[in-house]
Amino acid sequence: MMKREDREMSDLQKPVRTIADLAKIAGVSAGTVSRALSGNSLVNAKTRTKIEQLAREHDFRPNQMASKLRRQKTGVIGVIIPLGHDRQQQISDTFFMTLLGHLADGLTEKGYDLMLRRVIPQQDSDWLDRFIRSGMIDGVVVVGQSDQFDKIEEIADGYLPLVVWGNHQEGQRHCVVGADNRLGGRMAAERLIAAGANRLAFLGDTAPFEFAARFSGAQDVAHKMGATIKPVPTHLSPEQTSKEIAEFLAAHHGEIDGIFAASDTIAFSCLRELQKLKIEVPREMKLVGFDDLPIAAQTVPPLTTVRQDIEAGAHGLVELLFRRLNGEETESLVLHPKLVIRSTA
Amino acid sequence: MMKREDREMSDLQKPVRTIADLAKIAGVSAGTVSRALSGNSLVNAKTRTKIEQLAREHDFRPNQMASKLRRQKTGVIGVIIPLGHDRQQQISDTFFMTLLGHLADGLTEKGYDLMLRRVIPQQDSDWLDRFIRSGMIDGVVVVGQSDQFDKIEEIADGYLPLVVWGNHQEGQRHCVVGADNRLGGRMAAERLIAAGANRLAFLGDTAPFEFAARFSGAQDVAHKMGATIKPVPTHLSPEQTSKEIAEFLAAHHGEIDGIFAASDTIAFSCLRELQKLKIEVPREMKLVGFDDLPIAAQTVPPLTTVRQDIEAGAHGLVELLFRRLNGEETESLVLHPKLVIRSTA
DNA sequence: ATGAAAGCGCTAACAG
DNA sequence: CTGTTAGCGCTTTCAT
Repeated sequence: MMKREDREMSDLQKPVRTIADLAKIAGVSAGTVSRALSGNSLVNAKTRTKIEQLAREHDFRPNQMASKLRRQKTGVIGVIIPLGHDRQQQISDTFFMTLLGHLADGLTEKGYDLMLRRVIPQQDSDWLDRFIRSGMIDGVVVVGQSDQFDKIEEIADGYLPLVVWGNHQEGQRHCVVGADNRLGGRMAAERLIAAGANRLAFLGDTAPFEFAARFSGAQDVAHKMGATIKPVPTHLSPEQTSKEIAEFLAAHHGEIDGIFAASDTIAFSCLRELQKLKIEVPREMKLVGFDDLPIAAQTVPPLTTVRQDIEAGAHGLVELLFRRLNGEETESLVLHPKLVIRSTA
Repeated sequence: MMKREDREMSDLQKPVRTIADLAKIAGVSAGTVSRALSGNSLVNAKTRTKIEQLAREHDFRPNQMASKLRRQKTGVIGVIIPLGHDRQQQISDTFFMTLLGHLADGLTEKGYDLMLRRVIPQQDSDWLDRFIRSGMIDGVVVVGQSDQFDKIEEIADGYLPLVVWGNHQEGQRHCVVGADNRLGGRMAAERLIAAGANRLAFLGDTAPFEFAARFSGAQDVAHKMGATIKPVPTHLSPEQTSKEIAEFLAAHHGEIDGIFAASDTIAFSCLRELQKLKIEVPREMKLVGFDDLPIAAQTVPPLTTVRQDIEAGAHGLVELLFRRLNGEETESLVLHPKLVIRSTA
């Protein structure tokens, strides 16, 4: 340990800001310090120890920008969220936070940092290319396709380290991770029908690709089983959605006996409106959601829903992105959704 | 405009990767290109137009890392979330997403990007300093003090561009934005008592400073008004919280007639458990939450709660941070909470 | 195992 | 208004 006087001495000296400063007081060259601090093996153990010790004493950290410039790599992954035309959240807060959390953990584990950007594609058609070519990130995760499928396809052709959370279409070129929404939609409709409903409604905007696929799957089943299904678009904020649902139910609830909500968030609003109207669930109305958010188990009655494994999805995104960073052309990852039967259908 | 053959020529040439490349084909110096592209006023209008045109044609974007290194500024603000000892979310998903969204918008508007990091202070005591001195960010927003008040105080002394979402303590040195939690706690307790309760419980972990202040405010009022209030710590995930609440209610609900939940999220769990136990709200049990999340208006019955203005908070954080980036020593901003009376108390 | 030297691509002071 | 010049701080050959 340093003696008190020594420390005072060194504290009076100008701070060690660069690798060169540290090299000087260590009596070696800048190159050696760089090697020692970056864990390069060809450094004498004693030299390394001394340098590390000195670095700690002087609380030195190498300048990342210089390092990034020189190495032509940033160690940062961009996460970008395209907000739909209503600026509405296609993805619920809880869903997104869970995904973002797992993403952050996975990237951190691999030594990468995470740069977050929200964009409104309608206001900036160059949103994806601009981010990619900002020179600040080594790779990109797009969370949610919104209505930007074509834009993403176009960019994906020329930029490998790009992965997307969203829906998979036959023959698409961008690498996507997400549940099989069509299959999930089928499961929901099958459950509603099995529970005794046959005049169904689909609650949710069908513009986002994920939702469109869910509706389409449900439609297939309905047609096949001789049931009907009517799409009821919802918009904007949760409050707005609630209002729209309330209006729909007030006007048409006698005509339907089963509801497939495009997301659990929508299902929650729906459940409340049903309660307000004293429509009994599941006796008079069956209801199935999508996502299986943590609260789904805790509504009254508990929500029957289609589960997406968000953690597996996040891991998939990270894994695929890193394979792509290494030059590999990866396939998409389609996760199998799972019907979770509780009490609403 | 270029003729077709010329364009084909230039497309065959190697891509324009640097400002020097562009300077060469524009017939000017690199300095001029740099000035033109950065909007520096001392450039001839024609020269600027030509350079901008060329840049567009060749789809050129300056290398950010080089720019950052040279200018010694990154244009990036770090947002860091210390996760509490249970790794639990002190702040609800919805609350956090709303704050993060407004933060992202505010920073983007000012031309800054946002770097996100989640940390577990117990696993990395150097979490804040490491982030600050990473060389990748110009300023920091800490979202939630967790139990790291002292660490933040310590760092704040030597680093100006730091703002924190959290609780304000008399005489603290770090710049914080947040609701007056103590006052909010008082409001909650006053409401419960006014609604006829006098044997109260506080549901929530009192380790985070925000929650501690809420409890403390409620305690003041309870003592003053001759009521009692008993803290009931909750932990971990929503599921765990629900279980703890259920256990507490099952064992002690006869002893209390009013509940102050430390957050709306906790209040929602509580409401469900009360329903399961057929304890009528508000007749047998009064309940007040904190935050006023969008769903608070939509529970059955609608939740009485203490409102925090998250958008105002986010704007405050951004404004204060930018004043600090300009060298100003700003005061903290304490927002006035507002009691929103609905039906649970 | 280490030092010397050459940039990464950009910006800004200086000089015209 | 524009060109020249000198780095920002680090990494990495190349040479020893």
